[in-house]
Amino acid sequence: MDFFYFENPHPSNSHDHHLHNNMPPSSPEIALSDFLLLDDFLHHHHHHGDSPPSSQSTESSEKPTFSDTTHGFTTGATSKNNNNNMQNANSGSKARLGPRIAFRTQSELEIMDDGYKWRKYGKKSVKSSPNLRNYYKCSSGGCSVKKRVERDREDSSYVITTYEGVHNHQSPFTTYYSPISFLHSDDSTSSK
DNA sequence: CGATTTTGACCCGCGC
DNA sequence: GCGCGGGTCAAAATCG
Repeated sequence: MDFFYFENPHPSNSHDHHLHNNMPPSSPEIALSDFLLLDDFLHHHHHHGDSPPSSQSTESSEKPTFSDTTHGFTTGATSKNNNNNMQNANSGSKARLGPRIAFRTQSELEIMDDGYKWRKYGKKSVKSSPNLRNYYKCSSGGCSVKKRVERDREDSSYVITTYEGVHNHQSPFTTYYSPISFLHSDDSTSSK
């Protein structure tokens, strides 16, 4: 297997069961249980002096040296030829978009908002699992990050979300502020 | 009316 | 080459 497995005890998982109606998630109080990293993007690295995963824990800090030059996704173009164009992986190989990170979360809703806009483009049932697997793609143009959401085949109360690739833009909800902004207090509603 | 979901068809790699 | 399993497309439907 090429994936590392991290276990996050997540000490403060004493969340109540107060079921929140499907209200827009602003800060999902989910108990993140596990964190997997399927990284076949650089799996050809030699295991020379393999060091266990650094303590780099956390979502947005993953900044792999991955250049999205493999844009070849033909943004919406060539919608006519459905022959064998497919998402041509340049160099004719099934090159992966980037690192794959899988999260396992205990949640009833599988539509957890991670701050990005996703467009569902597929739904499949995998073998030997009554659960469906949903395929999402980042809605932003030029950003070809994909996301796969399915329920754990053992515990249907768990949701496994697999991200693939790196966003080439900020999350629309990302409110990054600089100290100077406070001084000016100008409207920060300017998205783009 | 545009963006997104739905859903079956299609495509591709792999094993036989 | 064919069937299977998994991933994606794309037209129609739906949503807001």
